[in-house]
Amino acid sequence: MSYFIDVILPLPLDKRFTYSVEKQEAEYLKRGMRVAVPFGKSKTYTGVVADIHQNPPDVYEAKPISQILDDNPLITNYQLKFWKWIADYYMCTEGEVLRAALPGAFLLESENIVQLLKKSGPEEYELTDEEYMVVEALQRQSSLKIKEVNQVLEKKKVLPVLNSLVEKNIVALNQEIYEQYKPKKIRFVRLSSEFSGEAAMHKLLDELEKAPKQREIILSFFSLKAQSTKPVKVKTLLKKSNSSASVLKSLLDKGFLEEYYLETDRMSYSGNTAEASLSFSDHQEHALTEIRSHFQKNEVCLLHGITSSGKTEIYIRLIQDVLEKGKQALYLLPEIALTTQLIQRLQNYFGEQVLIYHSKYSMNERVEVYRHVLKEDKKGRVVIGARSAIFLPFSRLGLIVVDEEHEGTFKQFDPAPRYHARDAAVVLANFFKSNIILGSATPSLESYFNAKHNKYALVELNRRYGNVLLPEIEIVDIKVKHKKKLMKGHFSDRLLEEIKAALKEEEQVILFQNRRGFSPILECNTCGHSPQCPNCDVSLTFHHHNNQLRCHYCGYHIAMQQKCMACGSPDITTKGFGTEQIETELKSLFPDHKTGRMDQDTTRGKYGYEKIINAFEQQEIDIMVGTQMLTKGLDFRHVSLVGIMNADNLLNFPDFRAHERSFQLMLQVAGRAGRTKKRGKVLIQSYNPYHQIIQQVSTNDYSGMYKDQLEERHNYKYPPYYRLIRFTLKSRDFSKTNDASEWLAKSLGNIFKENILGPEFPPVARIRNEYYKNILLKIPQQQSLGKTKTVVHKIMSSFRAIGTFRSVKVVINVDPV
DNA sequence: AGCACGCCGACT
DNA sequence: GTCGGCGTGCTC
Repeated sequence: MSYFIDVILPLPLDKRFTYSVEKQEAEYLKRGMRVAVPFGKSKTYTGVVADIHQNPPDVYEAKPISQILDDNPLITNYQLKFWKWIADYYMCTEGEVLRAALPGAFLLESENIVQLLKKSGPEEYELTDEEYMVVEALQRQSSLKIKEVNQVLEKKKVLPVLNSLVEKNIVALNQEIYEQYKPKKIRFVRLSSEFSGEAAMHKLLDELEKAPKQREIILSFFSLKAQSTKPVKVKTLLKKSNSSASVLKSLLDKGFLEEYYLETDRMSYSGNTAEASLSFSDHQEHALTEIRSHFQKNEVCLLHGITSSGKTEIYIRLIQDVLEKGKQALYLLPEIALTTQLIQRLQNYFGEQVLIYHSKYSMNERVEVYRHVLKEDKKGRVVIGARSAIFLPFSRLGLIVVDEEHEGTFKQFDPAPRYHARDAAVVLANFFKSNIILGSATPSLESYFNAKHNKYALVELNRRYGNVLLPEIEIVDIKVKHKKKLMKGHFSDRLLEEIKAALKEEEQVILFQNRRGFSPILECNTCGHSPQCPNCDVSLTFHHHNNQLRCHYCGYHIAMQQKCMACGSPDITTKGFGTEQIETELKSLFPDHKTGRMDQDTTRGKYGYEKIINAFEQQEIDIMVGTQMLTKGLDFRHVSLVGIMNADNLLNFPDFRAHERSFQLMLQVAGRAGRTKKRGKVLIQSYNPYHQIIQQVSTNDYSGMYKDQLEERHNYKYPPYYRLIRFTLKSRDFSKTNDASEWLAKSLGNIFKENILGPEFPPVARIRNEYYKNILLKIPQQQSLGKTKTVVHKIMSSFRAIGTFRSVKVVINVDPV
């Protein structure tokens, strides 16, 4: 009887692949273990065992696997089930999910290496010049990588040469597999066993009489030993004894001390756990009771709590609940890098049980978190993570918290799987029968709709903690201000007055400027020309700090022009405004105060955010200018004024969610003002002060916004009434993109009729020299999702069968945001 | 995706 | 005459 396994490979191929295994291997293997398998002519991939069976494939001969890589399953059955769900729902392959779900270090890489079979020189064979060169190189170096052969032969195509050498039985091609994860090791020292007794110890010290430095180290070692039973780190020992590594080395050489290594965690929390009790208001207590009772009934809970209403404390209590039951908790955040404050708070409560997981962490760090969660260690009972944390190998998940539930960044855009972590988390919670709470001050229409239609339970928290008043919101009509010449640059007289007042009270100011589409571009006053990116259909934006013109899409940049590139006129100006320009204006308006800027340019690097946030917290910065980043869960005590520089560019975004987003964004920014006793102030500058959304923001009218927007969504057939699938076609050939999208839209239209929109060019129709076109499929509520996707798959396979369309890439995005 | 195979243009 | 362009098809 022969044995087979079905393997998921980390490739965008819509199949599992069947390999043959030996009986013993079949008995040893379990679902979720990794195997290294040969794939194609010359590569080895890491795959995951999805099934073990005895059904030989009938149209091909299964290859044997190369290697088993795990002793125990690395992927749980829950995960395999979850991957399948993601792949089906978001219309991608299991392989793509696998890629996203496992830290890269688990996917070993193989590279073909060339080795000589016998120890013989090139002169012993009849060889071509190229073969001779390879064999000669192998004499010097026992093995060569393909890339190195490329260098030896100074050309790209080396496989024919190598194949002929393999045929002549001179060399062999082998794969070398690298385990990329390296545990971090720490160096410790201990006393050699011969010196363990009291007498031996004195003898040792006597022997070192003439080596005071070395003696010092030994004495320090004893004193460290006396303080605690923990092993002694080399680093601490050297610090304590104030000696150098060379002195220690002589002790090691003499055999008095021995060194040894222990593996350690890259992330260890060393702060102390403040078991401080949470102070809770009646409203919070009430909300908590409500949530718990919904949880009893296994309902998804939406917590609608205005800013500073104390949602975090509620989450902490809920996490405590599940920890007491010995279960795991997952806390999802839209962007982890921005939330050091929250992480600190959770660590203060749960200490080293808290682990953090997101893509900015190094591969090795992520491997460690993954392993802790898999082993159900105490560390990692509480995981704070960005969207990819839903893929961790939980086994006893008791609670998922999705904080800032409305954030679009929960949706992965590129590459596939294009999943929404909030929605996927609801499914995941359902697998585990675990509780899940979605929280936001400004819930997404979808979630609120679900709550209003009894799909989710709704808990409202509309009192700020300590009854701090909501900030006072004032709208400034900058059209009028312009007419009356009351604008200084982008600042109205009202905004300037308020900034002055706040600074006088030694309070801080936040100015919000949405960057998207409003970075300064160069424009010629004579002919109106503005420099364009050669690769994308966008204007280049001006960056002051390095005097460059840059493309936001492809990174193309040129030096700032002194004359118009079209007509040669030197009369050119910058139009539009970004954070950089606001900051420049601020500096001249308030030369005596420190200004800071927070955007993608200033927050590069792992600790970029933290540096700026800390500086602001320590009041080293008086006025902070920033983009969306400022809105994310930051709690600054001394901010009394928030200015929104221009509300209109948010509202005019060409997207059906633009209004909802603007509302959320403005309220979130407004929430940064006055988080302590004093009432904060928010100034919104707009050309369109009577815009419905701006009015609703000023009165904090979520339900008004919800009602209006819902009506629009209903009228124009958008979510939550309709589901969407967006097809994006792209290729380097303009007419091919057009033809292909016409064909696809027509085929889809044959089935889905008026529920197909497009094809249409997106706002930026060319990026990196690829032309883009979109088609939108709207799915009414009563239409079956499964059937719809089957039809889509069918149409896509006919599409791909058309030769001329093969160079057109199609990206399918389910529930685009 | 990656890679080989295969068929056409520009160079030693 | 070869190298290398990318269209096509396949991978257990």
